[in-house]
Amino acid sequence: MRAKRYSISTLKETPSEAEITSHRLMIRAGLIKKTASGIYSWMPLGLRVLKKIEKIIREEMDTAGAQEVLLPAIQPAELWKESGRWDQYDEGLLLKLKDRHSRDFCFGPTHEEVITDLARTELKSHRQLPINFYQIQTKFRDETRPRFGVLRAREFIMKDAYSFHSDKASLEETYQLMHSVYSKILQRMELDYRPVEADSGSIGGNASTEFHVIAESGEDVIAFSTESDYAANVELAEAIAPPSETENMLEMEKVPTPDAKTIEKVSTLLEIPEEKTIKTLLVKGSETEIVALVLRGDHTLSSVKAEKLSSVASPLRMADPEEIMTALGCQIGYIGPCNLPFPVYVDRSAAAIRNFVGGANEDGYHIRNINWHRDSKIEAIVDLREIKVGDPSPDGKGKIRLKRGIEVGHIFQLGDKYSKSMKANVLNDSGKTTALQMGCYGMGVTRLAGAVIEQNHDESGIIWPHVLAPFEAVIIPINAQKSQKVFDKTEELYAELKDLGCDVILDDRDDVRPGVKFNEWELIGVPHRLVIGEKSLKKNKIEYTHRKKGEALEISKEKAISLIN
RNA sequence: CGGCGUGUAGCGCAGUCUGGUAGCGCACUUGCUUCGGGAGUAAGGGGUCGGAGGUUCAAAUCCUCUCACGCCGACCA
Repeated sequence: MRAKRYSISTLKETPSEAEITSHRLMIRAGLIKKTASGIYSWMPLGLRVLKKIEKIIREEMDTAGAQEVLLPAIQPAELWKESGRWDQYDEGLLLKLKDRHSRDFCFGPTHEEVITDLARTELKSHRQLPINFYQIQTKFRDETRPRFGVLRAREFIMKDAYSFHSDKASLEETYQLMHSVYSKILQRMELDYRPVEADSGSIGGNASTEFHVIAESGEDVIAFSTESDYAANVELAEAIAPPSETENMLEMEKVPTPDAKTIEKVSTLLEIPEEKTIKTLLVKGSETEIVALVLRGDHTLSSVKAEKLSSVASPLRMADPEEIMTALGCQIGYIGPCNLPFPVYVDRSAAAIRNFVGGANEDGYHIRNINWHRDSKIEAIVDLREIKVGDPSPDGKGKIRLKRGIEVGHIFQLGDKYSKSMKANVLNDSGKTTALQMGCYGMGVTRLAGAVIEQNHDESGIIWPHVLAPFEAVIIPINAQKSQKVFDKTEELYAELKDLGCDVILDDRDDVRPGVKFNEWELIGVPHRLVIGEKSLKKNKIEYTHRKKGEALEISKEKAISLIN
């Protein structure tokens, strides 16, 4: 490739929209251009990176025996109504469309319905199983707040795979295989990543693992053990019950606490630690109007854990202040666990304390020395809170610390969730009709491009891993228009590298000064740079610089070629 | 979805308060000089000032509506 005929459009200034490094660099290097909020066009340089990501994914999926298909981007509403997700899928996220006959369609945010439909017509016998189909497809999720460039875009490219099995053991086997395939893919991209126990969210099902690329800018928080391999999304990480307190129960006492509507203020006013207070959260219930969730004052509710309670309405919604006023006659800030007219679910840690402080269900008052059972009924003791730094790891080894990550992959065991609702059955080995067991495995292709940059950059720009760089090497001649020797040597080297199959670009632009070229290629992040100028040619050398190592070496052409290959 | 903010040349911005010829830097075009780290110089091209309506002799500027984009928030009980 010659730069003279190649679209390179870098920016010196950063467009104001770009908040985080990868977004800024992708725009400045001219990899992407924004077309609308959360919708990007990929320029030639950026597309080269995407293709390389896709290539690695394809190779590993194919090696694992998965078969590539291409499913429609636009999907008929009927399938989504059959699975029940037409109305249920996180409100708004699903982009709904109508055709000219005003029939309902959506732009696929994911493809469980389509593939299950395909499976029920294609798969008839257990002898066709297990089978794993994958595709690389453009998806659309109408995020409320797209941000971070390609890391949370509305339109994005994803690799999704769906496996089908006649029993759970076979599903488990493929799930484990995909676990190792994902690890291999991320290793090949030289990423620092962690597999993380996760919530399966609206897709449904049982076991699920997220693959996170570790990055400060990540939107997810991961809880790690200091001692073991344990890692889980904070939303889900189990908070172990502390030992129950044994102090003697004291008399209950109502105390005035004007204007103390937060745990912090109550704790300061009454001179007690926050660990000796509790907060009572009222949320919408599924069977009752309202359900009370009780946490220790210093703890935070995990909305994912709360939604898992069958008596809590999903998605989680807090009760309105008016509703609370009607039910209890007090404001938010004075709610307590005593004599509540709705079921009370208590977090393990909150259940373990004695003689604690809670709201009096009367404005301006709290109660001291509340004790469970004696003063307040408990529907159940459950794990409701988010895990904190320093908590014991749920596997009993070490303590918890937190890191941020970018979710680039997510694998699930869906079981028969879709096959049951959509009647995807096969005949098993004893001739009986059974619902297909299903697994699904997603990986964000466009998101990976951004995640790689988050982990690989410096002040000058992107530092691509060799396998993903838009070009492996760039040749920059100095003053080739004046020096025939430079010109000849450049062409010779270019031809040789091309013959070796190297993905090389020759920067033959004669209207661009060397300094500009250096800066541009560092911004774009090409790993190997070869500079050819009179100075080093006199010594029969050329100048080689590795993007990451930085220092320039004067070496022979042959040596440079061997460094690149 | 709620709060706040911003829309002026491809990009970054000034001008808006106090109405009166639409500007600056980068980028782009042409010439000359330059050519090892985002050159200098001269001349140029490029705008329905997000859109609609209104006030006014006159609107980028004031008023109303609307659209788009961005940031923050959506577990303070």
